[in-house]
Amino acid sequence: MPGILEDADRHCAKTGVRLTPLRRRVLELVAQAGAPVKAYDLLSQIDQTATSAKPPTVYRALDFLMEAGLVHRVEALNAFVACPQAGHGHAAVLYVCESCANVTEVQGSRPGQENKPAGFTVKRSVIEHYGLCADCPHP
Amino acid sequence: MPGILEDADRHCAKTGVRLTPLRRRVLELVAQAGAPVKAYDLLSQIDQTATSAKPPTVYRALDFLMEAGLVHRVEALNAFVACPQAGHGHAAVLYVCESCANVTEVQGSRPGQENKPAGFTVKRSVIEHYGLCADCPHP
DNA sequence: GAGCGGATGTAATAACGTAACGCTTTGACG
DNA sequence: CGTCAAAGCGTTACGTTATTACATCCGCTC
Repeated sequence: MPGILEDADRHCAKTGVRLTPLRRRVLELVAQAGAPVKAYDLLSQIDQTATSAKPPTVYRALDFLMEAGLVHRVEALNAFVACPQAGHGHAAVLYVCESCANVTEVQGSRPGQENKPAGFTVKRSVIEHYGLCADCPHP
Repeated sequence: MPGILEDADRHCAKTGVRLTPLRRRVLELVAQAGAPVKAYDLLSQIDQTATSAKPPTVYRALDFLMEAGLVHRVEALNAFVACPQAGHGHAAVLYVCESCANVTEVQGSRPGQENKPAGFTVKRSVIEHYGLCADCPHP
């Protein structure tokens, strides 16, 4: 995952939001992981450098990064992944391998409007597929 | 929501699993709610009848009901809804109104296979759309 | 009745997330 | 430069969500 931080720097400069050192550090940790990371895991990793980070520290950073479109929350895992393309539209579709934990993100093609109930206005979608990726043994 | 419990009885008889009084009671509470319910809300409702239910009681019942295809978990809400059609395929797509909390379930048309990464085998999908239903005021 | 497996009770604790408050930093403006 | 407001962050405390581990009970078969 090369250049995620640089992309983020550029993206934030363009949109006028502040990628502070703390936020950048959290993004770095999420990107390094290359798999879904738990908030409290980030917390303990930050702890090693700073004196003592508390939950709000990391949750605030994650909120910012989600807002900025730099990370996604994996709802069914209570975890977070770095978004490979900073600030695309918010229509991410995630493919999560249950064996190796790798996550592939594809951009949703106007997802889920097929059988939509009449009059429903979609503001946000959670689309996560769980299974086995090509590199993991299929039973 | 008529007949959910009867449907569940029939479905369990057919598939040979045991819908015990406790499990039936939990299903009843979820169905009555007609909206996503939290596990601990169920817990306190059970408490009023039984002496004292503990978290594992309700989580075990919910696990069973999900396994049986009688309830769905709403991942982004940490909540549960009754499934209107007992034990269809597990391809539910949920439309959740953020104003009135009403949930509409539609059966997924082989969801999410469009841009699927090569070689990925989907075992389970989480598809939840959040927004406003037809009956709620659109801003 | 002995033994077995599934279901449930119970206690304790882990994991996840937020509210509220106050201090510090930042950046705009006169 | 001084001041002010807003944003960022530290900290305490707490609330919510979920699981582990072990004990007990119940229905069944032998």
